[in-house]
Amino acid sequence: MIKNQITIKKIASELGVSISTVSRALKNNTRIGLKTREKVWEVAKRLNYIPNPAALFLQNNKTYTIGIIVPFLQEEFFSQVVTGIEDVIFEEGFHPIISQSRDNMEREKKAVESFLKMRVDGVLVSVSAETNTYQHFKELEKYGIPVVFFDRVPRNFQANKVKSRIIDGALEAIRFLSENKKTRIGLLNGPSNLEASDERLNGYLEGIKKYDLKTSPQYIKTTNLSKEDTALKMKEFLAQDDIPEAIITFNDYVALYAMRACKEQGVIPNKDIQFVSFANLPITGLMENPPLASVEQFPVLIGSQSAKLLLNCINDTREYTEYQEVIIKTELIIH
Amino acid sequence: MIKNQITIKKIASELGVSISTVSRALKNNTRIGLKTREKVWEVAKRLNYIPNPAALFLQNNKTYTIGIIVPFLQEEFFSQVVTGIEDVIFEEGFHPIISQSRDNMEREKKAVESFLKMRVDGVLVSVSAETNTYQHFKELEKYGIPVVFFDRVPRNFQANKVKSRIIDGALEAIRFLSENKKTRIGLLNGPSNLEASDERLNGYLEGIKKYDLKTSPQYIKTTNLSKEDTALKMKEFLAQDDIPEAIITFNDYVALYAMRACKEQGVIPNKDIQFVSFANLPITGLMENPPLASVEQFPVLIGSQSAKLLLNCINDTREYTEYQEVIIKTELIIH
DNA sequence: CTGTTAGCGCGTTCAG
DNA sequence: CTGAACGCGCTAACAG
Repeated sequence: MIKNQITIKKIASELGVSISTVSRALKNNTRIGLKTREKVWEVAKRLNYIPNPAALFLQNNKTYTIGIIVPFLQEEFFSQVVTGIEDVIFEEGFHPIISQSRDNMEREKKAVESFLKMRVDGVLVSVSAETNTYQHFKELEKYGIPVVFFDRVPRNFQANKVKSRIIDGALEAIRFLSENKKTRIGLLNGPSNLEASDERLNGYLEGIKKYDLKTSPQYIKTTNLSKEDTALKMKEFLAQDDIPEAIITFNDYVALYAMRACKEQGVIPNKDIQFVSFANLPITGLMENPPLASVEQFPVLIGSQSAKLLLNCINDTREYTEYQEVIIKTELIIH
Repeated sequence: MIKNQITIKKIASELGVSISTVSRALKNNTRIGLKTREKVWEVAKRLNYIPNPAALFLQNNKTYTIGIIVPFLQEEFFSQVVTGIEDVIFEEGFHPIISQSRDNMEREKKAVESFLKMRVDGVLVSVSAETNTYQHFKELEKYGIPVVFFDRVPRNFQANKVKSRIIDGALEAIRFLSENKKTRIGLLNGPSNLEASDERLNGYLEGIKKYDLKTSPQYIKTTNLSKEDTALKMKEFLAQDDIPEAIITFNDYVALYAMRACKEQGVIPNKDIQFVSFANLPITGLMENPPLASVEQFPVLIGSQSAKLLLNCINDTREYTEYQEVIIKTELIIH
């Protein structure tokens, strides 16, 4: 376990040349004679020279690290987004540092703090279901660290955002259910601090109008996305006098939790009540009885687009830039 | 977006003291007068001073980053291991850098290379299903970077390893099936480069003997863990003259893929053929018809133990240390 | 074509 | 009790 730091200094002394000659030779600076360059390279290869990134960081003020915050890595949606991010930033020589907020704002703040200490070059974040203040992200910008929100983007907060064309998805979902002769369609939505919830609601309401259906406050509920709360809200649906024939859920997990709650009450999902959800996660493909349809959100694409936007911000040398908003297509997939 | 680097130099000039006074004051060095210390802290707070990690890296040769390689983040098993790792290293001020090999050795090598460039302080890895040479990991050790393998640990390769007590799990699985009056039990195992496959096989064979059952080469097959290969091998099982009544699979995913292949052939899983698997992933809890039982491997614990072992290696100043092996309990969970 | 020097931010001698 | 000076590894401006 001997840390044998190979530095350009060692290479220089090995060859009896100066440090800067080595430095330049390794950058293939044409000012250095070809023979010298070749000799330097030869020694560097032989000694397995790897430049010390810390020295570079110190000069450029760039760490080539990107902080990523997701609620749960365990949710396929987020791990797929991370895959998309990884693909893009790896190519550019950046490294991802991942933190899970576990839908807890305090953890999210701690992650931000640690990114600050780490001096990451940028941050990608899908906010926790709890997050209702955004001061911690403002803090990052104060230090010149750009932030891009994806999927779970905050409401009423100016920022770079990458999100799905949820409204279209919701419209498609309603069209599908309406063609299935369902008229009483409910919405089991996410928490109201998320723009994503707003848009599901707007799409839902637009769809109701467009396909000439009726709705009522009893048809619309929100969950904090936890298993427990989702089951609770589903049971509220079932306890009502006016039970929807179909329910559109915030995402596949909410659908699965709700469907399980149905079974517990002797209600058969997708027969007594039809479910359509968002996300179209691969695991649902391994299920016997997944939601009838789900709005594909192309998470890998969300990840890669977010990463590209962030890298643009990082490389942008202008002092002030407009916040960007990127919208990713959606597509209703019928199972 | 003005990068306003606050350094101890700025604090020093603000207060009209020297740089080293600030440096010492911030470390609460008692050699500095209490009043001075307080003033320094006050200014540091006000200016939101955060020490530049690069400067520290440069001196200590420590980046406080840990490289993690997993096959797929999307598999709940691995994302849970990552959670366990995160919990431990975060407390110690380390940051995780995650790479996915996607069961491809080339990608794994690239990840190692990038960790080398990054000068991570240690590496945690679950090898790809393809990996059959370990030179790239040796490389890390050459640079004094300790490596800990978890779950998918290599065979015939001396290293730090954290793995499950698979044999016990396999024995329990056989006991369970044997109590279910199954006598013809098959094994759909993982690739032979993994110790984990060996152990499943050994446990299986031990169980067969212990519970006085019979087996045959026709009862044992291996998959490279992909959906396609798994389906193929399952269909081979079904095409045989001697079809097992029950099958123990390498993990839950293999079970789910195999069960789907069964359905395609009109064979009803868990009725015509019973399935027992390893991992006991949470998603199976959302399934209608999961494997009948699964060996819980406590992935979060695997993660935290691996991280602890790695941190020990990192903090160990001795030049030569023995490789450690940690075994994590298992428990058959009946669904 | 190559060497010398300063400096990135910080901790740590060594002086005072 | 405090300051000046050096060095970590490297690049870049400045000399020759």
